[in-house]
Amino acid sequence: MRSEDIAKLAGVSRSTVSRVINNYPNVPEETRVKVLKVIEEHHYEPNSFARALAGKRTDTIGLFAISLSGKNIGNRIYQNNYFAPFVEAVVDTANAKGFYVLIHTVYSREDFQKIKQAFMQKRIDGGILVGIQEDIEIVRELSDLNAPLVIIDYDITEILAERLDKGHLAVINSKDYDGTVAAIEHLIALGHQEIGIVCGEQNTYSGKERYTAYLDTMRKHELTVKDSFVLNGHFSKQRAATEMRKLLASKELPTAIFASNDDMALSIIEVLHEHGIRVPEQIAVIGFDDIDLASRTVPKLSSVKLPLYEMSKAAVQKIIDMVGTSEPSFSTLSLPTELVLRESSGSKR
Amino acid sequence: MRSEDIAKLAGVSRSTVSRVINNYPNVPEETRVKVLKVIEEHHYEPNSFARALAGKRTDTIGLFAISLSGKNIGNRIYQNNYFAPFVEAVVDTANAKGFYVLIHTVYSREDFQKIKQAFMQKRIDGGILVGIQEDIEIVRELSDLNAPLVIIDYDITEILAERLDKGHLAVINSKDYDGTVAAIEHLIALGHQEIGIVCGEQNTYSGKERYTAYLDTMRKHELTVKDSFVLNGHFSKQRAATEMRKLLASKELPTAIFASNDDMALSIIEVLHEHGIRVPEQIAVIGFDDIDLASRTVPKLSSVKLPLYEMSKAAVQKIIDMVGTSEPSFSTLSLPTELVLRESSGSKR
DNA sequence: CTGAAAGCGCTTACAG
DNA sequence: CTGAAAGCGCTTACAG
Repeated sequence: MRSEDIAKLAGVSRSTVSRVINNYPNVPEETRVKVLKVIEEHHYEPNSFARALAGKRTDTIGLFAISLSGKNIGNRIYQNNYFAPFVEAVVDTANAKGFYVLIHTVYSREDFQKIKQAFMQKRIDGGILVGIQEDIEIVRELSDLNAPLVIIDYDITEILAERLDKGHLAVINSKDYDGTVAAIEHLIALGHQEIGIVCGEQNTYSGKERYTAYLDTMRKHELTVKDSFVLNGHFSKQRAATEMRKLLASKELPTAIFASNDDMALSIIEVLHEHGIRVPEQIAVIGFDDIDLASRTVPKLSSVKLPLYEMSKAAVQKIIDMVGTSEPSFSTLSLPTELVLRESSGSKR
Repeated sequence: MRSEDIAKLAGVSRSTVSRVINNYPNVPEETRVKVLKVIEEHHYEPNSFARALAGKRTDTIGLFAISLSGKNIGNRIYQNNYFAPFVEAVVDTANAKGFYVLIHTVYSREDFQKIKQAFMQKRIDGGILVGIQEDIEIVRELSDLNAPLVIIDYDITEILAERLDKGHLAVINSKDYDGTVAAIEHLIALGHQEIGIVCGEQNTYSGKERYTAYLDTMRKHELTVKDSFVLNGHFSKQRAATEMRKLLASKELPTAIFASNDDMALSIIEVLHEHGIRVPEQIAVIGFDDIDLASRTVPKLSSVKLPLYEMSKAAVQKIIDMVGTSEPSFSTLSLPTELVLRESSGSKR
């Protein structure tokens, strides 16, 4: 069934059918009703490719989940407690607004070609990038495509420095700095002085921010940061566990540890338990992200809540806004985090 | 950049460019190389919509995650430990084979229109349905579209009875019956006689199979099934917890419980612990699905492993096979499960 | 208000 | 082996 068939049945031309479908104002109510009736009766759906080819939107948003460090086989992306809720929220929001979501995973630098392809083949109206590491080359390439692009978790200063702010670009972050400060200051308020950190990927905006905030806060309160208390966990459970075991082998231990994500926090708590060290009595722990699991572990994990849902929602909205206008624009949004206290951080000592 | 531009630069016609792109045999090596060179140089990507419109495939697979019972707001689908790995595996497999994945979530019966639309608008070459409840009407509607369709977890006898087996349809299941039998018989071998079950959604193939297998196995071993030991958990943590609390309020308790999924198993273990009942010493528990979390809880959960990855892989492969041929076909695949013993099931009593 | 026609960027019989 | 042309199913200036 094509628009031509509908036209014949309704006794009008294809032009008019098209006008009705696209809600053109200059169609008399009577004609509109007549045409709509035929469309309904025959369950007609305009061919999306023909529409797109004729210049209409595709009503599809690309969602690109990037996981360059995850080389392991099998459940790679979604085993990560960060991506899954993201994907869900984006799909939900986009669906609710009448958009489809085209998903593609990026495991290697070559895979970025797939993103470019999706744009160049005009498959999508715009794209959302999540999980990207600092790599201004790629951002430049993608933004040069001049299609609506939203990047989650990226350093804006870098984009400004490179003058990439004149395409259809938006960056959406969370206030990880503030969240980390809140976590560290809470530990300090509880009386902790020897506070360690398990860092995330340092070529990641959130990884850097969380580390910097830790450093700044310690300095502000005139607490010394022991080198041995700074563990490189790379946002990975395994690496965090390994580092923690190394630390345990040495003499000195901190009295509190801030982990740059919950996966690592949970992982080091496990290691601590293996060694008979009680959390929070002997070592207090605070994580970051506030994943689902955080409230169901023993002890329940204190964590800084990432506004994942709000971020995804904002990302979709941004794409849609940008699709709607041809004006180039660069915008930025930074959503607040929140310290959620449970058991692992303990109380006043 | 269009094929016409490439043609000019290469000194050939659009026809030839197209032949090169589509790997037609009747192009001399020399011409092929010449054209490919120009394509490379200019990073030319054929417009996917024009190709599709001219009759080519879209190279896109639809993935529809159905969650009719999940009325709760927020993280609905991916909070469920069943969908997330599925989505990942499908995206991974499809991507690896050069296909994009178009995702859409279905929360209501009306949302099924979106699936039909995706097909009718020719957005996808074929679709995969996961999470569907028994609803032959919808299966009929979808299979009437006559596009490649793979359904995960569905009762084949129903499809055969309705003669829906002549379209481009495939059903992929796991051997839940066998898996459940193995779990129950293991408990029996450990000496349990009073075995309860927490059922899943009964309008779901896997929900029914797991329940039936439990019943059959108990009967086979001449063990009585107490009505009060059959809890309706509907695959939901909350409902399972509520039912478990009710059971605890009564006098009699089983010595072992089989839960139709891990979420419910974990949930009832929590409730048991709240009431000071030790698992597995006082009540042994076995779950189903073998989710990621199963190996990280206290006690570690024994569970029947669902071959999620293999199932998704098979689903994608089926779609691709069906896209490749115009012959109608109906096929079925049932992949084996595996009983994974950890701590919660206990040992010989 | 509305239709005929051109155009979107491909593919593929058809003819040579 | 290869090009000119028709066709895929829409949209949208253009003309009336």
